[in-house]
Amino acid sequence: MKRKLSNKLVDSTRLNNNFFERVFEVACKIPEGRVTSYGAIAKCLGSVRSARMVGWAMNQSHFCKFYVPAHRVVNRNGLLTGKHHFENENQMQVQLLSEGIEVIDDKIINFNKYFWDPCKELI
DNA sequence: ACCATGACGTTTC
DNA sequence: CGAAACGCCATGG
Repeated sequence: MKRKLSNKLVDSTRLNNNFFERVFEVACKIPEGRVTSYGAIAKCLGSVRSARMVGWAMNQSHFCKFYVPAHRVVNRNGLLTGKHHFENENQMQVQLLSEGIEVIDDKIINFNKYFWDPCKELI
């Protein structure tokens, strides 16, 4: 993400900074072996309809100072739609598998069982 | 400044 | 019940 904000973007900055940082913050709190969805995070942050931005935030999460477990965030169907954005396509699946999550055909089996709702469980 | 494009999700048809 | 439309909003051309 462009931390350096041009004068014009001040408007979107307000939301941008807060939103992105909070997304990272929440994502970091996802327990090992659990997963959540973009929409759930967006909902948790108050902007229910900004799931897309959560995805965008994840896209930029590689530039974040601290580590963000982006592989634990999938779409609402438990599909690993973001795997192409990792260095290695298999990395996402491999990491999930190593945490005990079953993944077949880029899809998480028993998604509900592993689902972690930020709102409910984050307090 | 306008248009297209997303790691999405809900609603409508 | 599947497909399409639409809302969202940062970014790049």
